[in-house]
Amino acid sequence: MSLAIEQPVTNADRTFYQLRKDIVEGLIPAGAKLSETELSTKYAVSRAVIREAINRLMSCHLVERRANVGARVVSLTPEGLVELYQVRESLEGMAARLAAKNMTDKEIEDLQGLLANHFDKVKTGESYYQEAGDVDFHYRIILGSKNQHLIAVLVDGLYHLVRMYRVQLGMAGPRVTTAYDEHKHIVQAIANRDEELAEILMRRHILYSKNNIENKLTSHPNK
Amino acid sequence: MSLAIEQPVTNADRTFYQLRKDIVEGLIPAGAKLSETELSTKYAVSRAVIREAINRLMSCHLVERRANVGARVVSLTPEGLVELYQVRESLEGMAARLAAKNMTDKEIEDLQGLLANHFDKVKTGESYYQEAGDVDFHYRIILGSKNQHLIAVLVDGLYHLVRMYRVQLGMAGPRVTTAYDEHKHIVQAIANRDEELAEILMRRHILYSKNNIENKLTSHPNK
DNA sequence: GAGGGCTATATTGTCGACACTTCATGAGCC
DNA sequence: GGCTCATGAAGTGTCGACAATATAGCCCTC
Repeated sequence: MSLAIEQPVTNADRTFYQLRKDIVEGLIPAGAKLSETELSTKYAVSRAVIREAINRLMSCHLVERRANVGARVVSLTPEGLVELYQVRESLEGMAARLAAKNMTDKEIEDLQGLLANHFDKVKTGESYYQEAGDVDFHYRIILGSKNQHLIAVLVDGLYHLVRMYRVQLGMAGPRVTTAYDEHKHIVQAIANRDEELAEILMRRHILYSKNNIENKLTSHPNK
Repeated sequence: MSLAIEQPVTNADRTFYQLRKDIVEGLIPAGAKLSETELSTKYAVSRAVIREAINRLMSCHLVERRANVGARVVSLTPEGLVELYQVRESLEGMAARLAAKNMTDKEIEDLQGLLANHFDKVKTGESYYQEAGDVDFHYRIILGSKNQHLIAVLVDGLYHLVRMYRVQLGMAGPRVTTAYDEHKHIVQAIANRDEELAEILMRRHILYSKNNIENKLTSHPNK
């Protein structure tokens, strides 16, 4: 899934990645309480390790903690998803702008290759696209911004939350072909080094996604 | 300084706030190593508390850590400051847009009062403005967005870094009166519920600040 | 029967000690 | 003389135990 291989070196790392995976994929349900003692037996590590992992999960906004009470997995709400997409619209718009300025010609070429690859898969009907391909596409543009703060906030901070929403609300659906066209135009703008247009198109792309998801949520209020 | 009173409840809280203050204000210099044992004696708490504090400082991007080696205070670079302002431009622009949509009439009124108050102080020559007043102004608009993710990223994450740069590079200087005018126009746009304009003006405002700071840094390469 | 206060228990916060990794110092060898 | 490898110390990672705090249940009062 992730291109930048996060290599766990310490036990706390491993536990953190495992816990994050379990939360994002819903194995530990949204809103569930995270008991330190319970988790320490389950994952066979000391409570100190669990505490460090939970602290890191708090940085990702995946869990919330109240002092002397404990930590809970965040609960997913339609409003929270909307807010998340508003932040994405803003940050990824800037990422696209900076990518148009800072990506190397080689990187842009690779990005175009990725897109062509996606196109083949979309045509042959494999719409696994949304989950892996879309993430990959956005991921590369974020890295292409070459802005360390931007990268940190999005990749370490918000993207796992986005994935959590996608997995748990089952957003692997449509918008594949239309999203493909939008991606294509964004890459074109970046290749033309048109910063302004790249930002506008990316913002619009995410705004469309948001609206699409909002419609699905309001028409199927199954939560 | 901060309006939302962060009330420390646990020892780790206190230590975290203290350490953050010492780092932001340069008492612990940029790039310095944070020895856990040393800090635990200095602040008279156990290493576990220090470790938790350091973990939280990592979330704010105020310190960096390498496994089995240790944590260091981040070092300030002109490039880092530029990147920070790019993120601010993007996020606070969105904050202004959302504030124009979501702030209550009462909150907007208060904001206008704050501005008038600032105007008096600027006129009488107290240009303590930049440090406290400017932070306060931006802070209210961020809160006015009513977007929890946005608020968390900016207030908990980036603002202390911005303050660190300002304090340590000595940015209490000019741009007072012009910044005041820009603030005034932003508030006007928010009061008119003009989301588009509020965002544009805020982005431009931060862009100007960035350019101003860049000029100062390049003309006085005193680092 | 309802409300308030107290006790008991479970969970978190904090601590000091031990295990492991890293880096520097210096001995030995080519 | 320079390089490699062992050795040691300093510092981080991890652990189990103790202290402090919140919650639940019970008793008492009204």
